[in-house]
Amino acid sequence: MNLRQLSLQLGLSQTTVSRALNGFPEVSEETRVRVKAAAELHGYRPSAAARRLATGQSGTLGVVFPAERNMLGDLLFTEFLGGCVEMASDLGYDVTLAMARAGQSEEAVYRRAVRSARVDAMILSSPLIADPRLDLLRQLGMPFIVHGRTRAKTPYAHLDIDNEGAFEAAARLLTDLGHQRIALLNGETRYNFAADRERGYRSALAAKGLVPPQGFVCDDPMTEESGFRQAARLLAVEHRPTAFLCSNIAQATGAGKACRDVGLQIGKHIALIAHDDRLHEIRAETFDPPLTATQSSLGDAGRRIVELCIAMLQTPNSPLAAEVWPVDLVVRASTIPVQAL
Amino acid sequence: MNLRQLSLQLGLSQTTVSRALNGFPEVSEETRVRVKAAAELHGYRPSAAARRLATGQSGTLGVVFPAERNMLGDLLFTEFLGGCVEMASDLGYDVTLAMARAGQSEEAVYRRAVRSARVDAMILSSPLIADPRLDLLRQLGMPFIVHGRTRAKTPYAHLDIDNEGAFEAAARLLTDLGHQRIALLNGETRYNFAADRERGYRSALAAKGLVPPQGFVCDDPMTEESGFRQAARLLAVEHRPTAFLCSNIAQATGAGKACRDVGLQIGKHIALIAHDDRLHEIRAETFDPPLTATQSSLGDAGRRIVELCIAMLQTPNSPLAAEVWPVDLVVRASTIPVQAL
DNA sequence: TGTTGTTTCCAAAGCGCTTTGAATTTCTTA
DNA sequence: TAAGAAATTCAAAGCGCTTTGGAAACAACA
Repeated sequence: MNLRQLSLQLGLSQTTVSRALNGFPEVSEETRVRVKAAAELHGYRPSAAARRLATGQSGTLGVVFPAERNMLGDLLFTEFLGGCVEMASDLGYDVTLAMARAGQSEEAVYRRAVRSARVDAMILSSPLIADPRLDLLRQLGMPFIVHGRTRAKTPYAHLDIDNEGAFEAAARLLTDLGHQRIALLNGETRYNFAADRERGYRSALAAKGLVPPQGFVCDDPMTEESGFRQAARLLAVEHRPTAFLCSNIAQATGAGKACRDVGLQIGKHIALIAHDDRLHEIRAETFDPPLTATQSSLGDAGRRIVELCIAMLQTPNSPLAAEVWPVDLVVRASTIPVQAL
Repeated sequence: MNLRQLSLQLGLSQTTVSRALNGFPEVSEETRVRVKAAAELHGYRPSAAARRLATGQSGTLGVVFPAERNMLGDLLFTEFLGGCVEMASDLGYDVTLAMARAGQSEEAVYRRAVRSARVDAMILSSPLIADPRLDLLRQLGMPFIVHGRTRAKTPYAHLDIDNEGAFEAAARLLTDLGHQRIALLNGETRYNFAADRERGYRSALAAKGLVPPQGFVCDDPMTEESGFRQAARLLAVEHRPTAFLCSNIAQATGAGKACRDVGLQIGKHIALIAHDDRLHEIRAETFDPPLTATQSSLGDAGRRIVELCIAMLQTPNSPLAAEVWPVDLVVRASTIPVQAL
């Protein structure tokens, strides 16, 4: 059943039927009701292909698989992607995935996605401090929204969490508890979020006149292995840290193991705070001991970014979205005053 | 630059240009070369929307996010999905994701995907022994291919690995090493692959006149936690297993911990075999000790299933794909003869 | 009554491609 | 050389929707 058949059936023109269904004002309420009922009755579904051709909009959002794959990265991506897909489907949009093949430049992926004009907009995640993808997409004329921020001066649509504030709050909690030797196990600082976190951490320390000792700030892939390795290294130095600040829960797990290996119990002999992305199955509160954490849901971010993205597509001259979420700091058993150590 | 402009430019009809570009035989080699050169020169890209409307094909494959989410499940899905996306993009297809919202029936997701006619075919994964989705899609007239098999009698396109053969071989390796008390830590047996694996395991045991002792066959979600719990339980019974057969590496990790907790070293005091899906970052060979494993790459499966799916779409009356991959059994240090325990 | 303004509806023109059926040109073959 | 076959090319008709530019119907006003 297509529009023509439906309009014949109703004795109306395609125009009227189309408008009735799409909520245009120039159709009487009476006919709108009649049309909707008939559409429902006959199970009419507009053809996506035809609509796309007519409107020039594909009703599709593009997301690119991150080029570097690792376990936690995959989990984070899946969580975010799940949120995107959920909201997109609620709003009648599709999400298609693109992927950089090993050896192929990521740029090629974006170019191809744009040229075949199969997506209306793209969603970028994990931006670098200076991310070439923004300029590329701008130059190609493809609308986009970034999950995270960059240091670029040109404005761009984005949704981010307040990484700097979060890590400042977390570090301040530790300094307020009397900690002076706080190590930061960070992600790679070419990613903007990691740079922001380091800034927050340093500023909290500076507020107490502290400076991180040599080697207390590490940037590394955010894996359990890295958390273990860096923590083990730091625990072996002469004046070891009394607290760790970890960029995510996998890293915290690794750091926890390193502590246990040298006989230190978290929340008793050493303090630990991690950032918690609220993944489905790895949660700060089910750790032993429950972890004090800065937390923000990646799934929620995915949902919201799609919402913002679609709003941007539908209202062309609206100002670019620029949302930064505050991050909760939830205090649990893994943080203790330095005197109690 | 669209087809009309290009054909005007060339002084040819749209028909000829279209055919030249799409490799139809009824165009001379000379003009084909000329057309292709011009298309290249002007950076002509056919509009996906127009082609979709004209052909009725969307050039898009649908994949559904599994309803139940867990860490390993997400990793497995991502690995498979990555393979799908990679091959699809090589073959000029898109992959769109659909997702069951919490509380919403999975059936609704499939119905919606079909009705809006935005995908040419769907890829199903993790089928149940009796999976209602097959009948649903058949009834809705949506082509599909299954990653895995069901017990359904009606034929359907599928790609699967030989789970039964793999677990039979793995169990036989153990019985050949003299093991008699072999526990199977299986996935949930409502999934067909888990049922197949149990069958293989039982048949290898039966070949030696063995029957699994009470409680030696567990079916459970394939998580590390479950592996730990089940293994701990079994290690506490009077005649404990001398070997574990695990459905995947997460479970094996859990089982390994349980063994260590009671002072048993894998490959020395107890044997262990796991199935290895060749995930990016969790590999059997990097375990301590390296794990004997049945192995088959999920990413390869994703790539191949897309290939089969597209072939099916492009050659309408071809017989349904029915590919079953043999599974390698790679012997490493985690298996030892029972006498050596 | 005629004029103007509102509502409500419609015919028709795309959107950019594929594909049918026919026309034209070129090649064979008697 | 003419007739038939084969190789090329083309005009035009969709695919199913949106949207423009009226037209028709109706109400409100002078």
